[in-house]
Amino acid sequence: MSGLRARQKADRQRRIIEAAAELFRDAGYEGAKIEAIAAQAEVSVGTIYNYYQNKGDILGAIVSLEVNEVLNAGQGVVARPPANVGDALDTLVGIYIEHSLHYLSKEMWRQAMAISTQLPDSPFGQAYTALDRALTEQIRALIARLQVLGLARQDIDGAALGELIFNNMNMMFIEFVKRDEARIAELRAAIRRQNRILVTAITV
Amino acid sequence: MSGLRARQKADRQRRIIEAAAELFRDAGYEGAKIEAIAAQAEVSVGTIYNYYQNKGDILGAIVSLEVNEVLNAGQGVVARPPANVGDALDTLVGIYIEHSLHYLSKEMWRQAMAISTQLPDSPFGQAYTALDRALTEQIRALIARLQVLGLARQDIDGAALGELIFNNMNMMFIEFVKRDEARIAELRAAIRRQNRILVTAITV
DNA sequence: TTCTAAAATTGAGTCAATTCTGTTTTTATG
DNA sequence: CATAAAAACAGAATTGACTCAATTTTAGAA
Repeated sequence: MSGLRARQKADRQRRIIEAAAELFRDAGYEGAKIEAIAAQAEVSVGTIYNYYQNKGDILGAIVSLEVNEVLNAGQGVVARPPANVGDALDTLVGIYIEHSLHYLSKEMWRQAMAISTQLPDSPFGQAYTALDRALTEQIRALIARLQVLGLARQDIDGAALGELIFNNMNMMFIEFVKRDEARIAELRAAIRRQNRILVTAITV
Repeated sequence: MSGLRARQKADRQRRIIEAAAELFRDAGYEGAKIEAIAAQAEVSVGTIYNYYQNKGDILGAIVSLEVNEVLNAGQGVVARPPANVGDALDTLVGIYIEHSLHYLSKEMWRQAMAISTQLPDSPFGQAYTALDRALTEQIRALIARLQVLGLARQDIDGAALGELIFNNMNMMFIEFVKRDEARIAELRAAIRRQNRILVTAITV
């Protein structure tokens, strides 16, 4: 089936993303001009806007790739969690945070987050919200798993707890990317300290 | 001392803020063109940029007014908190949330939040971070007060707890302003449910 | 009052994202 | 293998935030 048109389309899309990823990293989000991305991808400006509604959506496509990888990595922890609540949470949080700067610079994260609040109804805005929800759900799944394993109390409101942990972590991550000098180790330590309150409350 | 120059300056600044507030509300942030704000304030475009570094800083000035009012209102709760942890938290959170849409529309909040992550080092970016910290500190102060009153356990990490509560509330508020159809009552109920986990853990 | 330096204002000009319109390429049909 | 409709492309034109050099206004000294 896959006719010429479809192949060319996929190829152009890939070239745009690759060009954008490279330029975003090298020149920063603002510094990466659409004309430059178009030139590097060997398409015209108009074509880029045929594929993406706006500059933010291009970044959005890159962010989605990253977060989906993170979600994937998280699956492993949920399947075989460490044998106590504290370590289990710390391990999952660790995976999220350590992965986060793999492909994306802090500046790219800042832009992505900004766009997702600025334009919540754009394709990327909606995708970003969905990703947040998926992460929340994964934390909730970990808690449910710990309950099944008899490591966490049964009478805990798992949904509310998952939201609480994700929201706190996410907000800490936002503050983290806002300060270029902030270090991953400190971020993790701060979140561990905050989660300790919860761990005490829910450990059997 | 207040000479002619200082008075004119204050007057122009006030006119710019008033014009911007009106146009932001009526036309939305994007819809409010700098030229229009300038015309309405009876100054030139260049003058606006003499007072504010960029469009976001104008919105920032308006947001700061609002948040400072909220902080002020919060003081009362900290001084005389309801007689149990759950109600105390709920009351403080309630004040923050109920006030929030007094002067600012959801769209204005979205823009303000976006700008504060996008440009964390701009005057407004820094001011916004400071406001967040002040709110966190106020929650922490409430917890300390409850501890003094013998309503909350002494062995709780107050700083970490304050951050946890604020971060969760703030994230919930962000999601709230991202969805135009979201209702205040539901937001408060969701936060109450999340906080319940903590309330159980820290009530004496 | 008059003059000068500093401070502030002005608005035309610049730059880059996004839109728009005409052209080219691909596909499907006879 | 023509050919017309549909899809995609190109790049010039538009738009709006922000800059900057020239001009105006104010404060204070002589």
